[in-house]
Amino acid sequence: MIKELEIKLKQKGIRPTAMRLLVLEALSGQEAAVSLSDLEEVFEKSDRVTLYRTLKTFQENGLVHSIDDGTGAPKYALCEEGCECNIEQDLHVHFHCRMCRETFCLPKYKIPDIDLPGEFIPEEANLVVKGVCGKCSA
Amino acid sequence: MIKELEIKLKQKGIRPTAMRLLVLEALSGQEAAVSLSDLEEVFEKSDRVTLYRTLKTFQENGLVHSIDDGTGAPKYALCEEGCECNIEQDLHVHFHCRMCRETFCLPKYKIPDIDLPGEFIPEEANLVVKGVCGKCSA
DNA sequence: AAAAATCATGCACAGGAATTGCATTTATCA
DNA sequence: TGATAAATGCAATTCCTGTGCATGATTTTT
Repeated sequence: MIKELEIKLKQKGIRPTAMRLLVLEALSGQEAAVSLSDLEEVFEKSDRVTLYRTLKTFQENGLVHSIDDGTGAPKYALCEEGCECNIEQDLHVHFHCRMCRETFCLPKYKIPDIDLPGEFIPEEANLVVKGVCGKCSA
Repeated sequence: MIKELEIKLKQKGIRPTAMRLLVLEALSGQEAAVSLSDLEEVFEKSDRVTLYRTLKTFQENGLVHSIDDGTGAPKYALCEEGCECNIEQDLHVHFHCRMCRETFCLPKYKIPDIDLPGEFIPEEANLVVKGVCGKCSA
């Protein structure tokens, strides 16, 4: 259980400290993307900055990707198998629910290619659809 | 000149005060979207909060739309003729240059329709492409 | 196994930005 | 003109990212 998470970290070249295992475990149990503040509530005992740096480390090593859903605070979600979130073509769509304020990854929905005018050289893209999710519209 | 701006405000149901005329004039002369801080530099004498509320008023009355380009601060741009930025179908793409940090509206480029799973009810969408603009790549 | 070096963590604090409350001024309307 | 409503400016709050530095833990080297 914990062992699996430890392996996951090592595979990405991240030293498996207690803190990191806990954060990874918390992220694994989440369906929606979480913000730093969300995490802070889960780990009341820990320092905000440590969580901040933990997420940063995860991100730099391709374990999570961050989503800017327009709420002001970036959110983080575990990368799935084959989530090449650094490569332009593989960026997926995110959905932000205005009711529960949660943000979901839709890894199966890729951002369509936009054929921009020549003077614009694209490198990455971010598409957030906002609306109401299934739980909130029921 | 100023008269035109005044009419524009009145058409949208916004009382044409001096401040608002100045802000509208400043926005009209901009090719790229501007942030609150950008505006603040132009109007050094004025208060940040007033500018903030002016933009908010403009936005509520459909005179400008805001873009979240991921820089942390929302940017604002004048709506063009027929810019139905409240209506899902008409949302256009924005381009953010990582060199000059400017954000451009691409009104001719609409966000493609994403056929989401049924449980997600879309209401709006935001697509920001990041890269390098023509001026910076030359 | 001990010393040295590197890395992780926690605390304090700086800085930027959105946002609100309230008092004052300005404009509208009866 | 007097009453009412709206706009503005100032002060202050809150929230968040990010940095500096000291301490503790872990890895590496000798």
